[in-house]
Amino acid sequence: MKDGPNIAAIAAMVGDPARANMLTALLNGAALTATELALEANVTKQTASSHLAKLTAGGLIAVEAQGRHKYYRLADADVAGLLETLMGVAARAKALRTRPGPKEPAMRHARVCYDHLAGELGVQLFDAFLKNKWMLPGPEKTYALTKLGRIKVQTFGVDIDDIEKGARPLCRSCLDWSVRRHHLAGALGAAILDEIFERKWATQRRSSRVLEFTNVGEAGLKRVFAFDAPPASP
Amino acid sequence: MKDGPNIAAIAAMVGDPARANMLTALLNGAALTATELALEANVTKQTASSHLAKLTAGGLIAVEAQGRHKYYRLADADVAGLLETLMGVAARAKALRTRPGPKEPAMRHARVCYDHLAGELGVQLFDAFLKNKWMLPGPEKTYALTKLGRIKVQTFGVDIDDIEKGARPLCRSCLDWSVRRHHLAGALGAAILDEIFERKWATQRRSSRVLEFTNVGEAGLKRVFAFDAPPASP
DNA sequence: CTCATGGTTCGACGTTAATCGTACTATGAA
DNA sequence: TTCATAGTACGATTAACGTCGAACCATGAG
Repeated sequence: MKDGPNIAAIAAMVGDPARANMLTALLNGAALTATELALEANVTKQTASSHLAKLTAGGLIAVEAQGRHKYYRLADADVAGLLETLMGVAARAKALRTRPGPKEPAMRHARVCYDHLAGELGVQLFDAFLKNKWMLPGPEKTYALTKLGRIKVQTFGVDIDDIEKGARPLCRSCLDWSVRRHHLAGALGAAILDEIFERKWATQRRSSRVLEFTNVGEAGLKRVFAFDAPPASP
Repeated sequence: MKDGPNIAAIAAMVGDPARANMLTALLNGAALTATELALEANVTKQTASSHLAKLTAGGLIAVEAQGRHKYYRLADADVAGLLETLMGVAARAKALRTRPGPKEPAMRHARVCYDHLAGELGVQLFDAFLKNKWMLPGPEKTYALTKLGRIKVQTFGVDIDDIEKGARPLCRSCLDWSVRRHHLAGALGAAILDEIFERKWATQRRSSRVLEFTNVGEAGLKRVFAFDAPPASP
């Protein structure tokens, strides 16, 4: 019974609706203050404070004090991955009870996962990178950027030399709970989403993970990364 | 707050210690009866019955009646993956509280994950398949078996044509919570473990996930799959 | 300094849910 | 048929925990 780490403890953390709401709210990657999280979970500040204390003690979230604010964020990408995995199981396991709400289509089309693009567009972006041989599979869930890929993202506006310095893997796959396929994560995935915001191709719906792409934005993304192109044949 | 599938519900399922124990017990892939699971969780039959009803209703486990027994097993490989992911997070998040027990080293070295080999040996096996180009990365977490790989596993004793008929993906990666790298899952991973048992290279420690390899068994595994070979260069 | 605001602590309330004892049904063996 | 065993149903008890009101610290603005 005590064979491994006690998964019950951390599962119980996510098991409370209020805390689950907070965690999913943090999935967009942005750090939020305690009151913002309280609003997100529909509880008062007091209860939110208690929940946040437990989550930090449990190692699921990290906190950074700035002035009189406290910014909370997910502890690391692993926790984000856990949440997405949970969504994957929940989406299928309780499919009977969870009928797709009105916002669901937009959610499936494009949303933020932690700090990168997810949903149909995210999956198509990931496929495009593979199809055009801009990256090649590596160990674990990582991928190696090819020379072609390097040029591609540089011309798109990503300062690849800069983000490459960090310890975070450049290209990484992340399972998409809605489409149940992989999308592009890692430092590059984050940088591309940054550039999308920079170009005002999309905006994030308030206190939601839904991404609202403009017409030119979506068309631009598909054009730049050649979503509909046939496989490269070098 | 109601943006996606309700992850809180299923997280809460795993959040109860008794249920978590049952689920981890089922991780070895074998189907267990209700009383066995009750023992595993240190509860009476009555409570176990209640828990099992909830887990089946939640879609986490599946049940099959055989005579006056009811055999429970994990609903699918996704649930197994979720549990391993949970262990991965728990192992690091609560590293301070979970000091490695005496059984831990054996657990890290070789154990059963659902129905395939995990631990250090499992990771080395996975690496060997990649290094020797026996399989190549495919979509999602799947991998495609190459011709070389096909011959290799056939000579090892796996009836590849037979297991290929099933809907289950042949090669799949599964995150290892102890080593924090990938090991080989999927139908092939299960078949290889079967063959290992068949050859009596290893036995499963009673009511545990630990695999006890014999000396010849471990040596044989490393020899057959060329754990220490340099990368293939065709 | 004074005041407003973000966040925490404490205590009490109420709901939930895990647990088990007892009683019951169903399957299989003798 | 009779008995033993696997599993379930129901009800009562108990413990845990989420929740909020009120009071309390800390930071920053005027």
